[in-house]
Amino acid sequence: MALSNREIAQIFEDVSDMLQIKGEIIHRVMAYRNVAEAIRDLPRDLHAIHADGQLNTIPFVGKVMEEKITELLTTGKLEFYEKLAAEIPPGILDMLRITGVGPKKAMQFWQEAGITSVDELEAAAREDKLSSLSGMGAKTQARILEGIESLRRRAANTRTPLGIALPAAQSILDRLLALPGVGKGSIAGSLRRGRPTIGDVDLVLTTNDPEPVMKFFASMDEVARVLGQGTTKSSVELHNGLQVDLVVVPPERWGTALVYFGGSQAHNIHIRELARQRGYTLNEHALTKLDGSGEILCDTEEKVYELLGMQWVPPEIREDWGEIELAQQHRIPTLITRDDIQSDLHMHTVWSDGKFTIREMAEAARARGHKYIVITDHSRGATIANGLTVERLMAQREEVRQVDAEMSPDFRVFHGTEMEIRADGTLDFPDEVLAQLDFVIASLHVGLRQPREQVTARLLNAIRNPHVDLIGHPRGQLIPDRDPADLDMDAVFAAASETGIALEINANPRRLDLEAQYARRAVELGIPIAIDTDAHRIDELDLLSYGILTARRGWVQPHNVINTWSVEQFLAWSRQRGP
DNA sequence: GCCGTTTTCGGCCCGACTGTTTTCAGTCG
Repeated sequence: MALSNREIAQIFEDVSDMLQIKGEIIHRVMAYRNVAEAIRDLPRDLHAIHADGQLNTIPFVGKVMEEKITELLTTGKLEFYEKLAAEIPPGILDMLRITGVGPKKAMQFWQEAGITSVDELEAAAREDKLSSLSGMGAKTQARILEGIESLRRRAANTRTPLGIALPAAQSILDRLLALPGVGKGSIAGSLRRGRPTIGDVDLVLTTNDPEPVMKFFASMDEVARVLGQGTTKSSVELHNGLQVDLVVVPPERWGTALVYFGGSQAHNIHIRELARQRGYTLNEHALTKLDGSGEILCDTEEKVYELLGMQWVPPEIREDWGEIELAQQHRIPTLITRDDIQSDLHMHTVWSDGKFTIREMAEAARARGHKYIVITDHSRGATIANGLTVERLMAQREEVRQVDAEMSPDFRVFHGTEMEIRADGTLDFPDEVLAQLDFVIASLHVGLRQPREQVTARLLNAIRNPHVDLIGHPRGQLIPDRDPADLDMDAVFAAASETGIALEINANPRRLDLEAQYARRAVELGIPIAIDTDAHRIDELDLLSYGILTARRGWVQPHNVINTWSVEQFLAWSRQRGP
């Protein structure tokens, strides 16, 4: 079976790690890591690119990398990788995933203590064998144990991030929908509900002739193995490890099937109780009368809910978090949609670590239907991201004003910043600088592992600065690699509520921060929400849909969201926020 | 190892934080 892009990317990633452990110069290490990243981001299959003779158009792919990719594509193997793998025990690479353990420590554990796996490392730490190694002490040993525990939590969680699963699922669904005889189709399950991570992909289709559909499904290129294949349900595992379940029903049973496989389990259990109270049993096939007088078929979800005496419930809020009671009263709130959005208030340009100019980002945002944007490059403290000094910030303002003048009045470009909340709690720009900006985001990027009191105090300090309009990705999580900061969210919400500052739903699927449950809490407290992409490239402006999904899961309505406001409303709000 | 270009080789985001080592190495972002 041909290797997938993801598998090939992983091989380059592993080569990079192994070279680094061996002490190879960092730039050669980075060359392999860059290629791995580039391959992961590819919108096309490597085999197709190779067939077109276009491998060398991929970023960071030169002569050597082209040869190695070709070797993998044609033979399924890479000799260079095999040689390294024979030299370095695989458990050494696993150790790199422990926070606080890098290539040097991993090598040291191996060479000086004979440790070749995370398990052995954990045992050694528990037996106090690490603290005596040169350059280490009790604190390092304790830190490593903590890191291992965190790693285990993450490893136990084998769920797939939304941002990976959704495009993969959509691609499969599109191909299934193109088959003859197929009517409707939808992503179902936790993916349809927009959960930040998902266990597996559920797809539901209608057709009266399932057999060719199931055959096609099981023989798709990305299928690694078929876990089961029947006439109504099939299940496969893809090369990237993702499990995909397909359910096929006749068109007249579409509504019940979609509700059933849409979940959540808690929601389904609750509405099945309601069905019982009304004299039915509810399953994926139909509502069946308990008195044995037959089935009622539902070809739409609306019909299912109607028969249960309820309003249709948007899938994103089917969690049994109170939506069923509201639906019975026909009082489900009108959730925000993509069409409500007027603007994107958080994006980066070549001035810091973005890839496109102010003008290019502005035009791309306009092409996506936005009416205004704010340019919010990093501040000076984010040195790694080429953060702006005060001088560069002032110079940037000239360019923003220029582009704004050229594009207004139908489209407006405003000048802002994504300012570092420094590790010591101070802000990266003084108030007199902030006062000159149209919009100020403050974000935590460093010191995310500080104790709760300390990291919370830093965030509160930013919230209480009247020049700050928005807290960017408040909790600082990275899905699935990094847990959120240990923030006292009650204190954060209280301060936000008091000051009128806005909190962000960062739409990047790696962040989705605030997550739904926090967004809902913010909305309940009357705290304004901003849904932003934090785009560093033009195509990332399209990540907005993930933010919308997350907001809907958080019961966010259009009026809660700054980005739905007109330019005039937005400006009025941000001006009255200043001191 | 790639890239850009001074077309042949130097530069490649580099400062903060931590812990331990008293002057810095390792890790992280």
